[in-house]
Amino acid sequence: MLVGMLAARKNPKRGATRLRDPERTRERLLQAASREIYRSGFQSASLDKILASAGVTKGALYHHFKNKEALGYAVVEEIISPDVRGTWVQPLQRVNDPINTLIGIVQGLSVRPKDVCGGCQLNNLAQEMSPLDAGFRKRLEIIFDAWREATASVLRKGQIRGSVRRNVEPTDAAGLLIAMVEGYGSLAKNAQDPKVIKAGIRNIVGWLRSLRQPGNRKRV
Amino acid sequence: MLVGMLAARKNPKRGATRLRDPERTRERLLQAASREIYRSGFQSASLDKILASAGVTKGALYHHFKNKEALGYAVVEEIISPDVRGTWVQPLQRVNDPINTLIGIVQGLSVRPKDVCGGCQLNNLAQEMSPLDAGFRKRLEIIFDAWREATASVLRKGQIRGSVRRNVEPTDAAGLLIAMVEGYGSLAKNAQDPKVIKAGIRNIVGWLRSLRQPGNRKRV
DNA sequence: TAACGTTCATACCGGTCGGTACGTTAGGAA
DNA sequence: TTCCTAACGTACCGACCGGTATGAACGTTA
Repeated sequence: MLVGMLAARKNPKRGATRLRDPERTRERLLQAASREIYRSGFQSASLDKILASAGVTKGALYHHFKNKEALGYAVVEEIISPDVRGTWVQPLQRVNDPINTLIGIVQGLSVRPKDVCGGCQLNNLAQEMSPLDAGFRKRLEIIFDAWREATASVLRKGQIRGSVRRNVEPTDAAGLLIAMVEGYGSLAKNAQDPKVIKAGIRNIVGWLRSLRQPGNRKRV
Repeated sequence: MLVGMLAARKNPKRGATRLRDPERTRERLLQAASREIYRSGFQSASLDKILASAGVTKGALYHHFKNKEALGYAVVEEIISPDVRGTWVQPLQRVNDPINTLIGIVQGLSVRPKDVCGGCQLNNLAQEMSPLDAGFRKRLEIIFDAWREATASVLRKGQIRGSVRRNVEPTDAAGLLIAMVEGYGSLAKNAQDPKVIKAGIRNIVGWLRSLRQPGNRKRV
């Protein structure tokens, strides 16, 4: 019984009251803030709207976060960063063919109107806040660096294994790939049209194929 | 004497009073708005700061522009649009070698820290406002379209004249070029470092060279 | 010079902003 | 049960927002 009580204390998610679940409250605030920032940008994101969306009040917000800035930083570190890692970094770990993997990731980018028209969370925040707030800039730079380094690393491996052309500079190529992805994302966001990002994906894939070492076995 | 009076009426810039120069007032408002929007974005741009920067008051602003939105539209049409045309469209009119001309434009992009860290006016506004305001989106799309069409057109001419590879799709290549430029601009803005855009220029130039028809005379 | 429309300046408005002060209650510890 | 702190909810603040009403002064016309 004592064990059961302890378990209930440590993990009160299931059953009984939904009241006083600080982790859940914090998570709801983060998710609501992420949505509102995605829609309106950080500066124009209204705390009142975030609170209404999260279903809590200011007391809860300022209990979990020092201020609006800290809430934004938390969104970067706990929402955006894992998202980029899950999309770009982790799929590049222990792969056989770097080019094919990169092509697969690019082809797997969302072309849903909602995602295309809203743009890339990472790029959105970077464009808005990097010139204005060093705290945002540093946190976002860490994400960009991880993205680029993961890409460059896998290209280097491909060069060693002979599937990637030797005259490709991995860091440059990784940066160019990211620039293409973000650039087409920007164009598609402005056009508010998934066709733009679809054409971009085709062109990026074509460029990725040009990195492949001629004569190497191709699967795609 | 009557002629002199008329001239003084038509063009009162020189001499006498600086008061009551509505064109100048409007232009000062546009320039100040452009600067403030460039720094803070449109939504966060403060009319009071714009007025202080322009050295006029709200009466002048709301005499020349219906509201903040109209001021923003005017910035797009009268500041940003001519800037893009001057940088990208006009240099592409009646050129001999499209690739060399494009390389020249790309290499001529500003690498001054101020410009790099602030980003591209066109892209800044597009990223912020296109999903939120159709009026901004349409006006910005016109600029993007003119940019892409001017680039695609010059590539087509190059294909006819034999200096550009035939298997290049001009519209796709133009879109890819713009995506690269804006993408690297975004990365450099986030990094707040001109080195990023310098590396980007090198990579873009390398890609532009790959569009050249092999065997054609190269001047750069 | 008298009249008049353009071109502003001034004062002020309601609304929203991020942030704070403070009260209240849930829930584990003793 | 008693007590205490974490976890909120409520009420409110000054600052600033975009926008408006009003009037004055300039410059032109008659």
